[in-house]
Order: sequence, then structure tokens, then C-alpha cells
Amino acid sequence: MVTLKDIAAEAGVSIMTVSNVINGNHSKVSKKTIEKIEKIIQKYNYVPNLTARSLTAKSSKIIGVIVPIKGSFNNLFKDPYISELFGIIQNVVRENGYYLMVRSVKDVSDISALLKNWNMDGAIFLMPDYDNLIYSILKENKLPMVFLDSYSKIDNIISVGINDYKGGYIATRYLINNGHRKILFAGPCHKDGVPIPQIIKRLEGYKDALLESNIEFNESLIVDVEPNYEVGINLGRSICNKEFDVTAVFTTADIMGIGIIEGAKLNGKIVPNDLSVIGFDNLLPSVYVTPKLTTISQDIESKATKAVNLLIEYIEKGSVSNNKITLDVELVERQSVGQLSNLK
Amino acid sequence: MVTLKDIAAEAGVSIMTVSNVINGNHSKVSKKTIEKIEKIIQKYNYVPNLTARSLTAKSSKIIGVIVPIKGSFNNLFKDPYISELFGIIQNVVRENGYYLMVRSVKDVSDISALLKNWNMDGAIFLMPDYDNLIYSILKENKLPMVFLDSYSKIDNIISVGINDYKGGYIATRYLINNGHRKILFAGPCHKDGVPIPQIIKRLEGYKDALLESNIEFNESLIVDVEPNYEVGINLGRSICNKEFDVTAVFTTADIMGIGIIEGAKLNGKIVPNDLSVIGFDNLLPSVYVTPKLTTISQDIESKATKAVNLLIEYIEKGSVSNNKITLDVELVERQSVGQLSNLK
DNA sequence: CTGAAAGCGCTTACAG
DNA sequence: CTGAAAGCGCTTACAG
Repeated sequence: MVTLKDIAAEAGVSIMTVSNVINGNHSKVSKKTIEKIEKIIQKYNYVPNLTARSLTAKSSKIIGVIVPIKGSFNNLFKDPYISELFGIIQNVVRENGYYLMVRSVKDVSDISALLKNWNMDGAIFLMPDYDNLIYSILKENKLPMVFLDSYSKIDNIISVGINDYKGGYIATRYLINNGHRKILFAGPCHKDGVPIPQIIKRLEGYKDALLESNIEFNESLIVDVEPNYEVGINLGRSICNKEFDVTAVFTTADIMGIGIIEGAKLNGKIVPNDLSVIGFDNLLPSVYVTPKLTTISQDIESKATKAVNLLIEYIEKGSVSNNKITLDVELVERQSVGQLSNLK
Repeated sequence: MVTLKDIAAEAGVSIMTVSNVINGNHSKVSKKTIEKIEKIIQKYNYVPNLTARSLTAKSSKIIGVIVPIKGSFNNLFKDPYISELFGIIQNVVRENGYYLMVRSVKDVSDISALLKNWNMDGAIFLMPDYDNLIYSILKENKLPMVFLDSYSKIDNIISVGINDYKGGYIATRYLINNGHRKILFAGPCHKDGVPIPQIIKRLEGYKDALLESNIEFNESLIVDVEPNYEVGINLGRSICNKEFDVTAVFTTADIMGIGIIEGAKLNGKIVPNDLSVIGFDNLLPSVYVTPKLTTISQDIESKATKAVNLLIEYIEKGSVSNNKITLDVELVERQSVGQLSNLK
């Protein structure tokens, strides 16, 4: 392996002159020397050892992406939302000259160990699963961090999220506008007994839309389940079996919406003729299914880009112009919602 | 930040005694000292600085995952195949005590820089896009590497792939068994003018299956296209517009199969009644589409696991029991292929 | 069982 | 414009 020392020896200069050239401190070195050194660097394809650099420099140039270890769902990247988000984060991190280390972790001590181990410059938490742990995370780790979709009450944490309330509201509003009054809400309101704020917000939007139209809120129409395809299928079947007296479903994940459509189909019912379904996220599969899923879209690209930019701003400037970004959501009309009048 | 030095000072021992305790060289330290030191380590939640360690130890514990920068498709992780594969790799890397750095790169010098920058212990190349560059990659970088789906002719590189030939063969065989004799082959046989061996192998399987049934191979039934949803839609339309005289399509990617189904639908034709389609990969969306896509499945979990295990075996033992693993593929019968007799 | 010394490949003040 | 020295936080022989 070629080191600074080798380059310096061959150029007949000191190590730190080479270091200055590499770091672009060209004002400190004569043109002649610069050229000579650059030639040698090229000749050997020299690149600096960044583990050595991060030992002396204040910065490691490593950004950590933290994802939870899920018991039931051991490969989080199967989730198209996560993988799309991650892919963009990767791109933006690279374009800014940083390096990306990913790791799934199970608790705060895992997180702290990881961040300290590599002396990371910053970290992005992809999911809000750690919201109740943020206090201890912040206490143990003094580095720039961005939390996605967090509703943590802790002040001045940096977070990028979406307008979940509005998402719940416009989805429900849309169903009501199509004549529906008996609307099921299906999503993971709680996880391991603790509420998931993001989903609760969507639920609030749902409730307010009902209220506005003088539709009484009915607790029994809230189905608190983990959102996946299989659960969706079962739910779709249950609905068709009249276990719920509803004409429409708002579900907090496209994948579950796709499952509901399938479950209904398995029981001989057709969406949107017999049942309307609206999803959330606007992931690619929502276009593949028949009928194409009407859904609430969030701008994942923007979310990922802003998260990284915010983090890097904080890393490099020590402060951030705006520590709380809430992105807009919008309704994407497709084919899975029907007019209730057509139902009868 | 707490360092070895701090721990040593508080324990009243030398730095290297603490180092021995941390590294589990317990034979070299007295029980008393071990206990004392471990208590202090716990007290401060000390974890070693791995950038420092990797400077002295022969090992950095970093494994690189290399993905290509695609011009047209800037977020590779939108591809469910890549993201599922990646997620499993991440898990297995972590479970083995290594750390994962991902990066998209555009050429050999990018790759070499990355690997040298971090003094990586090993690297996994997720896609065979670099096959024609492997020689120069190997020349510039002397570290353990695993190439997925490579058909490089270079001996003794470590690779994990699937039986592409068989995949092409059984897919085509299945269509023939269902009475089809005019079968389109759609996939990216070439990229930027150079053949993609993986797809060529599937094409060979296709040809041999035809040959076996005395069906003449027809060059004009090979559609050499990038496999994505939009291309699939256009292809589906073209087929229904009689631009190709076929009754079935074998496509090398599920996503394109899903597009073909959609394209046919847009032109008023129904799969499998009017056209049969078979895909490749058995990704989740193949179940979401209507009709559910019949496809060739590969075991992504096994692929990812073997790739990491092989890499780590090589890193830790300096050699590998088997440097070329080819995984089996199988047909997954669903609903997108019909009997030709039913077509008329 | 314990430790002093050297060194990994860099950068950061500082002196000239 | 150039360089000698110290140090980042570890590990590796080696000596006792």
C-alpha cells in the first residue's frame, strides 16, 4: 500500500507538504512542487487512508444509517418504502463526499456502540421506532442526527417527516366525497403496546374528516394491525364476510391495501364495485395491482434528500436553518375507490 | 470520548493490559485485573475506536457492497431484487461482526479508491455489470471479493450465481408444454453494446428448449431491451398490435412481465387467455399483479447468505472451499400462462 | 501476569 | 513556501 511517506520520499519533500497538496492547501505549496507531487500521486493511484485521517481530523466522513431489527420481519429492505428511501439517501450521501455505513440495531446500546466505534460524523434514523428512546440516544451521543417521521416531543431534534394528519384527513374526505360513511381504518396504531404517533396522526385526520361530515366515530372500525400483505388479505376476507359493516377502507400502507383487494377477490367481491380501498405511500406496487390503488403519496425523494442535506448542514455548519421539516402529501386518484351510489 | 488511556489510568494499569482484556486475551491478565477493568469499561460504556484499531490491526472489519451507478435508473434500490438481496447481506454481515459500507460507483478507479480509502476487508459486487472490468479490479485490489452473477472467464474469482441456463430452459419448456410454439424472448441481452452473459445464458436455455421440440429459432423473436415496467407495457401493446406473431412471452424480469400484462390489458387483451407471460426472479410484485405471474424463482436469501459467508471465509482463512457457487432455480406456476388450445 | 516502546497513516499547530 | 515534532487511539512484538 502506497502511503504519504512513499510519495514524500519519491518527491523529496516532507510528508506534510504532500498532505497539503492532497488537501488542496495549494496556497502553501509552490506550483512546481504541486505538479511534481501530483504526478507521483497519479502514478501510484494514491488515495489517502481515511481511517488514519479520521483519527486526526475531527471528521470521519462516515454517516450512519440506522434501521431497526424487526422480530417478525427480518428483512426490512423488502419494504419498498425503506429501500427506495435508502437508495436516495445513499446517492445524496455519496454526492456530498461522505460514506455510508448501514446497520440494523436493536437497542440504544447498539446504537451508541456503533456511532462511537466509527466516530461517525452523523446518523440518520430511517424509522421512528426509536422515538421513545430518543432521549437516551441524545444523552449518550453528541453528534448530528436526523430522525425520520419522528413525533418526539423533545425540542430541537432534527426531523423530517410528512403531514400525516393531512394524509389521514384527505384520504377519508375523499371516501366521504364518494358517498362512503362507514369507513374502516386499518393500520398499526400501536406496536408492542406503545402508540405509533405517525399512525395516530393519520387516525386523527380520519376522525376529523368524519366529524366534519357529522359521521359518528365508531371505535370498532379501527383495526390495529401490523400492515402487510397477509394481514391485508385476512382483513379483506373479514370485511366481505360482514365482520365489519363498512363500504370503504383507509389503510396506512399500500401493501396492506393490495392485500385487502386480494382478500376481497378471494371472497368473490370486487374492488371498487363492492368495496373501496385507499392506501398510503404510493409505492410502485400500487400501480401493478388491479384495480390500481388510489393512495396518499409522499415524496420519498424529497424526504431522503432533505434528511441528508439537513444532516450535512448540521455537520458542517454546526447548526441548521430549520430543524423540523414536514413534507406535504397528496391524493393520487386511481381505481380502487368507487362512488357509493354505484354500490347498490 | 473515553479511550483506552482513560480506562487504564482509572484502573491503574497500562494501556495494553486494558487492550488485552478488551480483546479477550484473558490468559494474559489476572482475574482480579480483568474484573476491575471490566467494571470501568461498563461504567463509561467504553467501546473501542475502530478506525484506530483498523490502522494497526490487519483488519478493518469493513465489508464494502458495490453497486453500479445506472444512468437511466438512478435509484437501484427501487429494484426489489437488489433491495431484498441487500437487506439479507446487511443482516449476515452484521451477524458476523463486520460493518457494511455501501456505495454506488461508476468505474474501476472509483472502486479502487473506495476499497483503499477504508482498507476494506472484503467487497461484494451486487451486479455483474463489472464483468468486463474484473481483470483490472483484481489487478489493482488485492483483497477478498465476491462477484454476484458473474460469468467472468477469469479463474478462481469467487462468485455466487444462479443456473441461468436452466431458468431459460424450464421457462421455455413450460410454455412449449402448454402448447406454445411462437415464443418471444424479451430481456437485456446487451448493455451499451456488450452482451450480458447472464441473459445470454437464459437465451441459450430458451434456444435449446425450442430445438428439443423441433421449433425453429427465429431471431426476430428476440427483443433486446432494458427490463422495466414501461418497456414491458410498450412491448405488451406491440404484441397485441400483431407486431410480433407470438402466443407467449418469456421475459427475464418480473417487472417487465408485469408491464407486458398491463400493456396487453390496455389493448384489450387478457393474459393468459390471449397471451401467456412468464417472468424471472419471483419478486413480491409478481403476486400482486392480476393474473399472478408465473415465473422462475431464485433463492435470494441463499444467494446473499452464501455470498457473505464465502467472503468471510476467505477473509478469515485466506482460502475458500468452493469458489464458484451456482444456485438452482425453479418454476413457480401461477396464473399468467394458459394452454394454447384454450386460446383459439 | 504486566508494561515500555514503536508504529499504523495521517493532520495539526508551530517554527523557520 | 517548507519541515520537524507531537499526537490521534489503538495493537504488535518484545522484555521482564
